[in-house]
Amino acid sequence: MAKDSGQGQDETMPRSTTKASLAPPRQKPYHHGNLRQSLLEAALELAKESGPDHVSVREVARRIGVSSGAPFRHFASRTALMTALAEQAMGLFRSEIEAGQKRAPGDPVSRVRALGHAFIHWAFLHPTHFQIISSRHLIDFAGSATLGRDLDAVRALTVELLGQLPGMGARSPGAHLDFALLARATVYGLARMRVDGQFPQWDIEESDALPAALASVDLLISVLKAP
Amino acid sequence: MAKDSGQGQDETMPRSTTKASLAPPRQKPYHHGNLRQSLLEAALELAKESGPDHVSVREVARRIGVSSGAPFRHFASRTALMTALAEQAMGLFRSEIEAGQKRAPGDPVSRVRALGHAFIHWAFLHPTHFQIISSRHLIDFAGSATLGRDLDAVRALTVELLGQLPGMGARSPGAHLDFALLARATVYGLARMRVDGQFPQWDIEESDALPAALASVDLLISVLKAP
DNA sequence: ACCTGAACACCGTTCAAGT
DNA sequence: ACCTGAACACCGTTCAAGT
Repeated sequence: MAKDSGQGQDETMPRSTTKASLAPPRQKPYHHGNLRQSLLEAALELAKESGPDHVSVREVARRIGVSSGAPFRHFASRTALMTALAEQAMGLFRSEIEAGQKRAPGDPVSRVRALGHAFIHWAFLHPTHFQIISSRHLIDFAGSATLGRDLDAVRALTVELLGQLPGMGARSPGAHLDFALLARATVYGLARMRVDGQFPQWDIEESDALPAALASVDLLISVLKAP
Repeated sequence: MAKDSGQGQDETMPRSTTKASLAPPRQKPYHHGNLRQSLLEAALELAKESGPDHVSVREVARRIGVSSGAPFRHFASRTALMTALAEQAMGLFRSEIEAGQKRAPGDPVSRVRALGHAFIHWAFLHPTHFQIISSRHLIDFAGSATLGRDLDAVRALTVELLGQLPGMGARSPGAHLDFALLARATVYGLARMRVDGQFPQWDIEESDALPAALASVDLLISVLKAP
Protein backbone atom coordinates (compact mmCIF):
# COMPACT_ATOMS: atom_id res chain seq x y z
CA MET A 1 0.00 0.00 0.00
CA ALA A 2 2.70 2.48 1.07
CA LYS A 3 4.84 3.74 -1.76
CA ASP A 4 8.38 5.01 -1.69
CA SER A 5 7.67 8.55 -2.75
CA GLY A 6 10.11 10.62 -4.75
CA GLN A 7 12.33 7.84 -5.87
CA GLY A 8 13.70 7.86 -9.39
CA GLN A 9 11.54 10.80 -10.42
CA ASP A 10 13.55 13.40 -8.59
CA GLU A 11 14.65 15.95 -11.20
CA THR A 12 17.17 17.60 -8.89
CA MET A 13 19.59 14.72 -8.72
CA PRO A 14 22.86 15.02 -10.62
CA ARG A 15 22.58 14.02 -14.28
CA SER A 16 25.94 12.41 -14.62
CA THR A 17 24.93 9.69 -17.03
CA THR A 18 27.37 10.71 -19.73
CA LYS A 19 30.51 10.65 -17.62
CA ALA A 20 29.80 8.55 -14.58
CA SER A 21 33.41 8.41 -13.47
CA LEU A 22 33.58 12.15 -12.78
CA ALA A 23 30.60 12.23 -10.40
CA PRO A 24 30.45 9.13 -8.20
CA PRO A 25 26.81 8.18 -7.51
CA ARG A 26 25.93 9.26 -4.02
CA GLN A 27 22.28 8.21 -4.26
CA LYS A 28 22.54 4.46 -4.47
CA PRO A 29 26.01 3.10 -3.85
CA TYR A 30 26.37 -0.50 -4.92
CA HIS A 31 27.73 -1.46 -1.53
CA HIS A 32 25.46 -0.58 1.32
CA GLY A 33 28.13 -0.36 3.98
CA ASN A 34 26.47 -1.80 7.06
CA LEU A 35 23.62 -3.75 5.58
CA ARG A 36 23.57 -6.25 8.40
CA GLN A 37 22.71 -3.63 11.00
CA SER A 38 20.19 -1.94 8.72
CA LEU A 39 18.45 -5.26 8.13
CA LEU A 40 18.11 -5.85 11.86
CA GLU A 41 16.70 -2.38 12.44
CA ALA A 42 14.22 -2.61 9.56
CA ALA A 43 13.16 -6.11 10.62
CA LEU A 44 12.49 -4.93 14.17
CA GLU A 45 10.51 -2.00 12.85
CA LEU A 46 8.42 -4.30 10.68
CA ALA A 47 7.88 -6.67 13.59
CA LYS A 48 6.61 -3.80 15.72
CA GLU A 49 4.20 -2.72 13.01
CA SER A 50 2.78 -6.04 11.87
CA GLY A 51 3.92 -8.60 14.42
CA PRO A 52 6.98 -10.85 14.33
CA ASP A 53 5.14 -13.46 12.24
CA HIS A 54 4.66 -11.05 9.38
CA VAL A 55 8.27 -10.02 8.98
CA SER A 56 9.26 -10.86 5.42
CA VAL A 57 12.81 -10.76 4.16
CA ARG A 58 11.66 -9.25 0.87
CA GLU A 59 9.80 -6.42 2.57
CA VAL A 60 12.79 -5.71 4.80
CA ALA A 61 15.05 -5.56 1.73
CA ARG A 62 12.53 -3.34 -0.07
CA ARG A 63 12.47 -0.84 2.78
CA ILE A 64 16.24 -0.52 2.80
CA GLY A 65 16.29 -0.23 -0.95
CA VAL A 66 18.29 -3.34 -1.60
CA SER A 67 17.62 -6.34 -3.82
CA SER A 68 15.64 -9.37 -2.63
CA GLY A 69 18.70 -11.57 -2.52
CA ALA A 70 20.99 -9.17 -0.68
CA PRO A 71 19.93 -10.08 2.88
CA PHE A 72 21.07 -13.66 2.34
CA ARG A 73 24.67 -12.51 2.12
CA HIS A 74 24.37 -11.55 5.82
CA PHE A 75 21.79 -14.00 7.16
CA ALA A 76 21.53 -17.54 5.93
CA SER A 77 17.75 -17.55 6.26
CA ARG A 78 14.78 -15.66 7.57
CA THR A 79 15.14 -17.72 10.74
CA ALA A 80 18.76 -16.59 11.14
CA LEU A 81 17.64 -12.96 10.85
CA MET A 82 14.96 -13.47 13.49
CA THR A 83 17.42 -15.31 15.72
CA ALA A 84 19.80 -12.36 15.59
CA LEU A 85 16.89 -10.15 16.60
CA ALA A 86 16.12 -12.55 19.44
CA GLU A 87 19.72 -12.38 20.65
CA GLN A 88 19.49 -8.59 20.86
CA ALA A 89 16.17 -8.86 22.68
CA MET A 90 17.57 -11.38 25.12
CA GLY A 91 20.47 -9.08 25.91
CA LEU A 92 18.07 -6.28 26.77
CA PHE A 93 16.02 -8.68 28.87
CA ARG A 94 19.00 -9.82 30.90
CA SER A 95 20.15 -6.21 31.40
CA GLU A 96 16.73 -5.21 32.72
CA ILE A 97 16.71 -8.14 35.14
CA GLU A 98 20.19 -7.36 36.40
CA ALA A 99 19.56 -3.62 36.70
CA GLY A 100 16.47 -4.43 38.76
CA GLN A 101 18.55 -6.54 41.12
CA LYS A 102 21.08 -3.73 41.62
CA ARG A 103 18.34 -1.26 42.52
CA ALA A 104 16.55 -3.61 44.92
CA PRO A 105 17.12 -3.82 48.70
CA GLY A 106 19.06 -6.85 49.80
CA ASP A 107 16.32 -8.83 51.51
CA PRO A 108 15.02 -11.90 49.64
CA VAL A 109 11.42 -10.77 49.32
CA SER A 110 12.45 -7.44 47.76
CA ARG A 111 14.81 -9.18 45.40
CA VAL A 112 12.15 -11.65 44.27
CA ARG A 113 9.75 -8.79 43.78
CA ALA A 114 12.36 -6.87 41.74
CA LEU A 115 12.88 -9.95 39.58
CA GLY A 116 9.18 -10.38 38.90
CA HIS A 117 8.65 -6.71 38.21
CA ALA A 118 11.63 -6.56 35.85
CA PHE A 119 10.25 -9.47 33.86
CA ILE A 120 6.82 -7.88 33.59
CA HIS A 121 8.18 -4.43 32.83
CA TRP A 122 10.36 -5.75 30.07
CA ALA A 123 7.65 -7.91 28.48
CA PHE A 124 5.00 -5.19 28.63
CA LEU A 125 7.23 -2.35 27.47
CA HIS A 126 8.82 -4.39 24.69
CA PRO A 127 6.07 -6.79 23.61
CA THR A 128 7.63 -7.35 20.21
CA HIS A 129 10.94 -8.37 21.73
CA PHE A 130 9.13 -10.62 24.15
CA GLN A 131 7.21 -12.34 21.36
CA ILE A 132 10.33 -12.90 19.29
CA ILE A 133 12.06 -14.64 22.17
CA SER A 134 9.17 -16.68 23.46
CA SER A 135 7.67 -18.07 20.28
CA ARG A 136 10.36 -20.50 19.32
CA HIS A 137 8.99 -21.29 15.89
CA LEU A 138 10.48 -18.08 14.48
CA ILE A 139 14.00 -18.61 15.71
CA ASP A 140 16.69 -21.26 15.93
CA PHE A 141 17.01 -21.32 19.68
CA ALA A 142 19.31 -24.32 19.85
CA GLY A 143 21.52 -22.87 17.12
CA SER A 144 22.30 -19.74 19.09
CA ALA A 145 25.27 -19.58 21.42
CA THR A 146 23.98 -16.79 23.65
CA LEU A 147 20.23 -17.43 23.83
CA GLY A 148 20.41 -20.54 26.00
CA ARG A 149 23.15 -19.10 28.15
CA ASP A 150 21.27 -15.87 28.89
CA LEU A 151 18.04 -17.68 29.66
CA ASP A 152 19.84 -20.10 31.95
CA ALA A 153 21.36 -17.19 33.85
CA VAL A 154 17.92 -15.75 34.55
CA ARG A 155 16.56 -19.14 35.51
CA ALA A 156 19.46 -19.75 37.90
CA LEU A 157 18.81 -16.37 39.52
CA THR A 158 15.13 -17.21 39.87
CA VAL A 159 15.86 -20.54 41.55
CA GLU A 160 18.45 -18.97 43.84
CA LEU A 161 16.22 -16.10 44.99
CA LEU A 162 13.18 -18.29 45.51
CA GLY A 163 15.30 -20.58 47.66
CA GLN A 164 16.11 -17.68 49.97
CA LEU A 165 12.47 -16.83 50.60
CA PRO A 166 11.50 -17.06 54.31
CA GLY A 167 10.01 -20.41 55.24
CA MET A 168 11.66 -22.18 52.34
CA GLY A 169 14.08 -23.96 54.66
CA ALA A 170 11.22 -25.69 56.45
CA ARG A 171 9.95 -27.21 53.19
CA SER A 172 11.04 -30.40 51.49
CA PRO A 173 14.45 -30.35 49.80
CA GLY A 174 14.19 -29.01 46.26
CA ALA A 175 10.91 -27.26 46.97
CA HIS A 176 12.36 -23.96 45.77
CA LEU A 177 12.65 -25.50 42.30
CA ASP A 178 8.90 -26.04 42.26
CA PHE A 179 8.34 -22.50 43.50
CA ALA A 180 10.67 -21.16 40.82
CA LEU A 181 8.68 -22.93 38.11
CA LEU A 182 5.43 -21.64 39.58
CA ALA A 183 6.77 -18.09 39.67
CA ARG A 184 8.12 -18.26 36.15
CA ALA A 185 4.88 -19.76 34.80
CA THR A 186 2.93 -16.92 36.40
CA VAL A 187 4.97 -14.06 34.96
CA TYR A 188 5.27 -15.81 31.62
CA GLY A 189 1.53 -16.44 31.60
CA LEU A 190 0.75 -12.80 32.37
CA ALA A 191 3.06 -11.59 29.61
CA ARG A 192 1.69 -14.04 27.07
CA MET A 193 -1.93 -13.34 27.99
CA ARG A 194 -1.21 -9.73 27.22
CA VAL A 195 0.53 -10.21 23.85
CA ASP A 196 -2.03 -12.85 22.91
CA GLY A 197 -4.76 -10.25 23.36
CA GLN A 198 -6.52 -11.94 26.27
CA PHE A 199 -6.62 -9.04 28.69
CA PRO A 200 -9.77 -7.49 27.17
CA GLN A 201 -11.50 -10.79 27.99
CA TRP A 202 -10.57 -10.21 31.62
CA ASP A 203 -11.87 -6.64 31.56
CA ILE A 204 -8.36 -5.25 31.76
CA GLU A 205 -7.96 -2.35 29.43
CA GLU A 206 -4.71 -1.42 27.75
CA SER A 207 -3.83 1.40 30.13
CA ASP A 208 -4.31 -0.85 33.16
CA ALA A 209 -2.42 -3.87 31.79
CA LEU A 210 0.96 -3.16 33.37
CA PRO A 211 -0.29 -2.26 36.89
CA ALA A 212 -2.67 -5.23 36.84
CA ALA A 213 0.17 -7.60 35.98
CA LEU A 214 2.45 -6.10 38.64
CA ALA A 215 -0.33 -6.47 41.18
CA SER A 216 -0.73 -10.10 40.21
CA VAL A 217 2.98 -10.68 40.80
CA ASP A 218 2.74 -8.98 44.18
CA LEU A 219 -0.25 -11.13 45.07
CA LEU A 220 1.70 -14.29 44.30
CA ILE A 221 4.64 -13.11 46.38
CA SER A 222 2.36 -12.23 49.29
CA VAL A 223 0.91 -15.74 49.41
CA LEU A 224 4.31 -17.34 48.91
CA LYS A 225 5.91 -15.66 51.90
CA ALA A 226 2.85 -16.07 54.13
CA PRO A 227 3.45 -19.57 55.50
CA MET B 1 7.36 -35.58 -0.21
CA ALA B 2 4.51 -38.02 0.45
CA LYS B 3 2.70 -39.13 -2.65
CA ASP B 4 -0.85 -40.29 -3.05
CA SER B 5 -0.09 -43.84 -4.09
CA GLY B 6 -2.32 -45.82 -6.40
CA GLN B 7 -4.29 -42.96 -7.76
CA GLY B 8 -5.23 -42.80 -11.39
CA GLN B 9 -3.08 -45.76 -12.32
CA ASP B 10 -5.41 -48.37 -10.92
CA GLU B 11 -6.20 -50.73 -13.76
CA THR B 12 -9.16 -52.28 -11.99
CA MET B 13 -11.35 -49.22 -12.15
CA PRO B 14 -14.30 -49.29 -14.53
CA ARG B 15 -13.40 -48.23 -18.07
CA SER B 16 -16.54 -46.35 -18.87
CA THR B 17 -14.98 -43.65 -20.98
CA THR B 18 -17.10 -44.36 -24.02
CA LYS B 19 -20.46 -44.13 -22.31
CA ALA B 20 -20.01 -42.07 -19.17
CA SER B 21 -23.73 -41.85 -18.45
CA LEU B 22 -24.06 -45.59 -17.85
CA ALA B 23 -21.30 -45.78 -15.19
CA PRO B 24 -21.10 -42.69 -12.97
CA PRO B 25 -17.46 -41.98 -11.99
CA ARG B 26 -16.88 -43.19 -8.48
CA GLN B 27 -13.17 -42.29 -8.29
CA LYS B 28 -13.26 -38.52 -8.47
CA PRO B 29 -16.74 -37.09 -8.39
CA TYR B 30 -16.88 -33.46 -9.33
CA HIS B 31 -18.75 -32.69 -6.15
CA HIS B 32 -16.92 -33.75 -3.04
CA GLY B 33 -20.00 -34.08 -0.88
CA ASN B 34 -18.84 -32.87 2.50
CA LEU B 35 -15.79 -30.86 1.58
CA ARG B 36 -16.19 -28.54 4.54
CA GLN B 37 -15.76 -31.31 7.07
CA SER B 38 -12.89 -32.88 5.13
CA LEU B 39 -11.09 -29.54 5.02
CA LEU B 40 -11.34 -29.17 8.78
CA GLU B 41 -10.03 -32.69 9.38
CA ALA B 42 -7.13 -32.31 6.96
CA ALA B 43 -6.27 -28.89 8.37
CA LEU B 44 -6.16 -30.27 11.91
CA GLU B 45 -3.99 -33.15 10.75
CA LEU B 46 -1.59 -30.72 9.09
CA ALA B 47 -1.53 -28.52 12.18
CA LYS B 48 -0.60 -31.52 14.31
CA GLU B 49 2.20 -32.45 11.95
CA SER B 50 3.78 -29.08 11.26
CA GLY B 51 2.24 -26.67 13.73
CA PRO B 52 -0.77 -24.40 13.29
CA ASP B 53 1.35 -21.67 11.67
CA HIS B 54 2.30 -23.91 8.80
CA VAL B 55 -1.21 -24.90 7.77
CA SER B 56 -1.59 -23.85 4.13
CA VAL B 57 -4.90 -23.87 2.32
CA ARG B 58 -3.24 -25.21 -0.83
CA GLU B 59 -1.66 -28.12 1.00
CA VAL B 60 -4.98 -28.94 2.68
CA ALA B 61 -6.70 -28.89 -0.72
CA ARG B 62 -3.94 -31.02 -2.23
CA ARG B 63 -4.33 -33.68 0.46
CA ILE B 64 -8.04 -33.97 -0.14
CA GLY B 65 -7.50 -34.05 -3.88
CA VAL B 66 -9.39 -30.90 -4.65
CA SER B 67 -8.39 -27.77 -6.56
CA SER B 68 -6.62 -24.85 -4.90
CA GLY B 69 -9.69 -22.63 -5.14
CA ALA B 70 -12.22 -25.11 -3.82
CA PRO B 71 -11.73 -24.42 -0.08
CA PHE B 72 -12.78 -20.81 -0.59
CA ARG B 73 -16.29 -21.92 -1.45
CA HIS B 74 -16.58 -23.10 2.18
CA PHE B 75 -14.25 -20.75 4.05
CA ALA B 76 -13.81 -17.12 3.09
CA SER B 77 -10.14 -17.17 4.01
CA ARG B 78 -7.41 -19.15 5.65
CA THR B 79 -8.27 -17.28 8.85
CA ALA B 80 -11.90 -18.41 8.59
CA LEU B 81 -10.75 -22.02 8.29
CA MET B 82 -8.52 -21.69 11.34
CA THR B 83 -11.32 -19.95 13.24
CA ALA B 84 -13.64 -22.89 12.55
CA LEU B 85 -10.92 -25.17 13.90
CA ALA B 86 -10.64 -22.95 16.97
CA GLU B 87 -14.38 -23.17 17.57
CA GLN B 88 -14.17 -26.96 17.57
CA ALA B 89 -11.19 -26.83 19.92
CA MET B 90 -12.97 -24.44 22.26
CA GLY B 91 -15.96 -26.78 22.42
CA LEU B 92 -13.71 -29.63 23.50
CA PHE B 93 -12.03 -27.37 26.04
CA ARG B 94 -15.31 -26.34 27.63
CA SER B 95 -16.50 -29.96 27.72
CA GLU B 96 -13.34 -31.04 29.50
CA ILE B 97 -13.72 -28.27 32.08
CA GLU B 98 -17.37 -29.11 32.73
CA ALA B 99 -16.76 -32.85 32.88
CA GLY B 100 -14.05 -32.19 35.46
CA GLN B 101 -16.48 -30.21 37.58
CA LYS B 102 -19.05 -33.02 37.50
CA ARG B 103 -16.49 -35.56 38.68
CA ALA B 104 -15.13 -33.36 41.47
CA PRO B 105 -16.27 -33.38 45.12
CA GLY B 106 -18.40 -30.39 46.06
CA ASP B 107 -15.96 -28.53 48.31
CA PRO B 108 -14.39 -25.37 46.85
CA VAL B 109 -10.77 -26.51 47.05
CA SER B 110 -11.55 -29.73 45.17
CA ARG B 111 -13.49 -27.85 42.56
CA VAL B 112 -10.71 -25.33 42.01
CA ARG B 113 -8.24 -28.18 41.74
CA ALA B 114 -10.47 -29.95 39.21
CA LEU B 115 -10.65 -26.74 37.17
CA GLY B 116 -6.89 -26.29 37.11
CA HIS B 117 -6.24 -29.92 36.31
CA ALA B 118 -8.81 -29.93 33.51
CA PHE B 119 -7.13 -26.90 31.94
CA ILE B 120 -3.69 -28.50 32.12
CA HIS B 121 -4.90 -31.89 30.95
CA TRP B 122 -6.61 -30.41 27.97
CA ALA B 123 -3.70 -28.16 26.97
CA PHE B 124 -1.09 -30.90 27.38
CA LEU B 125 -3.09 -33.66 25.71
CA HIS B 126 -4.22 -31.45 22.84
CA PRO B 127 -1.34 -29.00 22.35
CA THR B 128 -2.34 -28.23 18.78
CA HIS B 129 -5.86 -27.30 19.80
CA PHE B 130 -4.46 -25.19 22.62
CA GLN B 131 -2.14 -23.33 20.28
CA ILE B 132 -4.88 -22.62 17.76
CA ILE B 133 -7.06 -21.05 20.43
CA SER B 134 -4.41 -19.10 22.28
CA SER B 135 -2.42 -17.54 19.45
CA ARG B 136 -4.93 -15.05 18.23
CA HIS B 137 -3.04 -14.06 15.12
CA LEU B 138 -4.27 -17.18 13.32
CA ILE B 139 -7.95 -16.70 13.99
CA ASP B 140 -10.65 -14.06 13.92
CA PHE B 141 -11.58 -14.21 17.57
CA ALA B 142 -13.89 -11.21 17.54
CA GLY B 143 -15.63 -12.46 14.42
CA SER B 144 -16.70 -15.71 16.04
CA ALA B 145 -20.01 -15.98 17.85
CA THR B 146 -19.09 -18.93 20.08
CA LEU B 147 -15.41 -18.30 20.90
CA GLY B 148 -15.96 -15.33 23.20
CA ARG B 149 -19.01 -16.89 24.81
CA ASP B 150 -17.24 -20.17 25.63
CA LEU B 151 -14.20 -18.43 27.02
CA ASP B 152 -16.34 -16.14 29.15
CA ALA B 153 -18.14 -19.15 30.59
CA VAL B 154 -14.85 -20.64 31.74
CA ARG B 155 -13.68 -17.32 33.11
CA ALA B 156 -16.92 -16.85 35.05
CA LEU B 157 -16.53 -20.31 36.53
CA THR B 158 -12.95 -19.51 37.53
CA VAL B 159 -13.96 -16.29 39.27
CA GLU B 160 -16.88 -17.99 41.02
CA LEU B 161 -14.85 -20.92 42.32
CA LEU B 162 -11.94 -18.76 43.46
CA GLY B 163 -14.40 -16.59 45.37
CA GLN B 164 -15.56 -19.63 47.35
CA LEU B 165 -12.06 -20.54 48.50
CA PRO B 166 -11.69 -20.54 52.32
CA GLY B 167 -10.40 -17.25 53.70
CA MET B 168 -11.58 -15.30 50.66
CA GLY B 169 -14.35 -13.65 52.68
CA ALA B 170 -11.80 -12.03 54.99
CA ARG B 171 -10.06 -10.34 52.08
CA SER B 172 -10.88 -7.07 50.38
CA PRO B 173 -13.98 -7.02 48.18
CA GLY B 174 -13.14 -8.11 44.66
CA ALA B 175 -9.99 -9.91 45.78
CA HIS B 176 -11.20 -13.11 44.19
CA LEU B 177 -10.94 -11.38 40.81
CA ASP B 178 -7.23 -10.87 41.40
CA PHE B 179 -6.87 -14.47 42.51
CA ALA B 180 -8.72 -15.65 39.41
CA LEU B 181 -6.33 -13.73 37.16
CA LEU B 182 -3.34 -15.11 39.06
CA ALA B 183 -4.67 -18.66 38.74
CA ARG B 184 -5.42 -18.27 35.05
CA ALA B 185 -2.03 -16.72 34.34
CA THR B 186 -0.35 -19.65 36.05
CA VAL B 187 -2.12 -22.43 34.14
CA TYR B 188 -1.88 -20.48 30.91
CA GLY B 189 1.81 -19.87 31.53
CA LEU B 190 2.47 -23.55 32.20
CA ALA B 191 0.64 -24.58 29.04
CA ARG B 192 2.40 -22.00 26.91
CA MET B 193 5.82 -22.77 28.35
CA ARG B 194 5.25 -26.32 27.26
CA VAL B 195 4.07 -25.65 23.69
CA ASP B 196 6.75 -22.96 23.32
CA GLY B 197 9.36 -25.59 24.06
CA GLN B 198 10.64 -24.09 27.30
CA PHE B 199 10.36 -27.14 29.54
CA PRO B 200 13.72 -28.60 28.45
CA GLN B 201 15.29 -25.36 29.73
CA TRP B 202 13.80 -26.15 33.12
CA ASP B 203 15.11 -29.71 33.06
CA ILE B 204 11.62 -31.09 32.63
CA GLU B 205 11.61 -33.87 30.09
CA GLU B 206 8.68 -34.67 27.85
CA SER B 207 7.43 -37.62 29.89
CA ASP B 208 7.40 -35.55 33.08
CA ALA B 209 5.75 -32.46 31.62
CA LEU B 210 2.15 -33.24 32.58
CA PRO B 211 2.82 -34.35 36.18
CA ALA B 212 5.16 -31.38 36.70
CA ALA B 213 2.48 -28.95 35.55
CA LEU B 214 -0.19 -30.60 37.69
CA ALA B 215 2.17 -30.41 40.68
CA SER B 216 2.68 -26.71 40.01
CA VAL B 217 -1.08 -26.15 40.01
CA ASP B 218 -1.38 -28.05 43.28
CA LEU B 219 1.42 -25.97 44.77
CA LEU B 220 -0.38 -22.75 43.89
CA ILE B 221 -3.62 -24.05 45.40
CA SER B 222 -1.83 -25.10 48.56
CA VAL B 223 -0.43 -21.62 49.12
CA LEU B 224 -3.73 -19.98 48.16
CA LYS B 225 -5.77 -21.82 50.75
CA ALA B 226 -3.09 -21.56 53.45
CA PRO B 227 -3.85 -18.13 54.93
C1' DA C 1 33.68 -8.85 -1.00
C1' DC C 2 29.24 -7.47 -1.75
C1' DC C 3 25.02 -6.78 -4.48
C1' DT C 4 21.64 -7.55 -8.53
C1' DG C 5 17.93 -9.72 -10.67
C1' DA C 6 16.12 -13.65 -12.87
C1' DA C 7 14.58 -18.13 -11.61
C1' DC C 8 12.24 -21.77 -8.91
C1' DA C 9 8.93 -23.57 -5.95
C1' DC C 10 5.93 -22.09 -2.98
C1' DC C 11 1.78 -19.04 -0.81
C1' DG C 12 -3.57 -16.79 -0.41
C1' DT C 13 -7.20 -15.31 -3.05
C1' DT C 14 -10.19 -14.33 -7.14
C1' DC C 15 -13.00 -15.46 -10.88
C1' DA C 16 -14.54 -16.90 -15.37
C1' DA C 17 -15.63 -21.23 -17.03
C1' DG C 18 -17.05 -25.84 -16.51
C1' DT C 19 -20.30 -29.88 -14.43
C1' DA D 1 -24.70 -25.30 -6.13
C1' DC D 2 -20.21 -26.71 -6.26
C1' DC D 3 -15.60 -27.26 -8.32
C1' DT D 4 -11.63 -26.28 -11.75
C1' DG D 5 -7.61 -24.03 -13.15
C1' DA D 6 -5.47 -19.98 -14.79
C1' DA D 7 -4.16 -15.64 -13.08
C1' DC D 8 -2.30 -12.15 -9.83
C1' DA D 9 0.48 -10.54 -6.28
C1' DC D 10 2.98 -12.22 -2.93
C1' DC D 11 6.76 -15.37 -0.31
C1' DG D 12 11.98 -17.67 0.83
C1' DT D 13 15.99 -19.00 -1.28
C1' DT D 14 19.60 -19.76 -4.90
C1' DC D 15 22.97 -18.40 -8.08
C1' DA D 16 25.19 -16.70 -12.19
C1' DA D 17 26.47 -12.29 -13.41
C1' DG D 18 27.73 -7.70 -12.42
C1' DT D 19 30.54 -3.82 -9.60
